[in-house]
Amino acid sequence: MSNSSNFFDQCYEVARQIPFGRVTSYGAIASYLAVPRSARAVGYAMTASHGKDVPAHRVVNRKGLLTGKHHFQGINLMQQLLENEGIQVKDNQIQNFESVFWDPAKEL
DNA sequence: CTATTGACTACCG
DNA sequence: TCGGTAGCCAATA
Repeated sequence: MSNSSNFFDQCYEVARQIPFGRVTSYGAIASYLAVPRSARAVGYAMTASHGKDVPAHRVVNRKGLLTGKHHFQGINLMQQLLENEGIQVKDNQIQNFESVFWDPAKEL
């Protein structure tokens, strides 16, 4: 059953709508869900996104820093996935972050 | 119900 | 400019 009323599924749906080669922040997703204070909860949802079709590697913090890379299988897996989409990452920091940043509240 | 943890964000020195 | 602290929400024990 699709109990999409949960906070988790809400985050998953938004994350899935992130276009290829773009990234967003936890606060942006939370803001789109009308709960800008729940940025941490969004990250918590991403932790449980394993096994789902959620491109969690496209979700970073508001500074463009790969804070959640440790949760992936490899230490550099998240960075590799981003670079695979044409996103340049340097020292866990996304280059041209605002250029690849995708705001669901504006684009969606 | 209270306490602790965490892939966050904003403010302050 | 940079590092540390506080506030916030959701889940777990």
